[in-house]
Amino acid sequence: MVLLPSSVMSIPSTMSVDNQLTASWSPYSCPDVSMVTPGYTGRLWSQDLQPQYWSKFQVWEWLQQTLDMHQIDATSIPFHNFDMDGRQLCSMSYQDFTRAAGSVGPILYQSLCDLKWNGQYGTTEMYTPMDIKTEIDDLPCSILPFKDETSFYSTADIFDIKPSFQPSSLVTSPAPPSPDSKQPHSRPHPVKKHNPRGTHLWEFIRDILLHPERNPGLIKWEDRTEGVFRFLKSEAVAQLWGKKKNNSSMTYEKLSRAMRYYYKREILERVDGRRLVYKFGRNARGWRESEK
DNA sequence: TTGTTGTTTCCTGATT
DNA sequence: CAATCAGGAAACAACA
Repeated sequence: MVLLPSSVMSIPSTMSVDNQLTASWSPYSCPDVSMVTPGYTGRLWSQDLQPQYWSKFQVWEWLQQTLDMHQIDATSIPFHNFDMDGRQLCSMSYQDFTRAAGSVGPILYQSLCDLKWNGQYGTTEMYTPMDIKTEIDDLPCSILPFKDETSFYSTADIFDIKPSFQPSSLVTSPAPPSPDSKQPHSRPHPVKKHNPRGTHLWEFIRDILLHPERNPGLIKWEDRTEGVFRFLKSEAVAQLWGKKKNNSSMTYEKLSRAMRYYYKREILERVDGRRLVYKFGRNARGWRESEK
């Protein structure tokens, strides 16, 4: 069991991870949060805005985040069925959701209900307020690098919102299968999840790459389109990962072992000859600039 | 309760 | 020489 009573959560003032981290790269302590994605608040939308008032963009954000939290492939649902603002979204019935997103519909419906009534996610897979709090409390300022680790990235980075997006007539359309139609029509595919604490290592890495402004200088793209990236501060990344997992003894050595296990699963591809360089594989989702 | 998954930890040896 | 890379093996915690 991870030994993390509250004392450990808010890392004691010894030589903590924070100290090491802040010592290793200064921008960490106070990046310019306001510069995050224009038109984006820089904060988690679900916290400060009722779904009813979401813009289309925020609806998309919610959609992506919810799918991600449930480990559902983004291609599983026709996004164009959700080309609407929050008001329209909230007017959808359970059946509407099912029509629009098939077997994923109920999940989305439930998620939205939670948001409507609680103002935030209430399902067990979501992070708890406790999680957020500790992250916040630990940090030098409120940059919340991993507030919602599962998918706290601007969706614009993940699926590029193209204007080619059909001005849809809401959810009445029969929800055609996604282009690569990997989703069986009739059978509600079981929602796979096993995502303790919200994020896997590769997602954590991915999110650092997608949001360099939050954790500058840790990892950088070598080839953005190919998904090749390089660790700039390997130990700092390891410390950050360890911090997220409440494991102060995490090292790059150990982190890299976990990374190597990804080769077999094709979440990463081997890049030989180059130290600290990895490449996303076919089973890694969400890193492309234009993810379908 | 048991099996699986995704690491974490440790280790030996090779490579840069 | 130190830092990485490669994997095998075993331990572990969270889940299903």
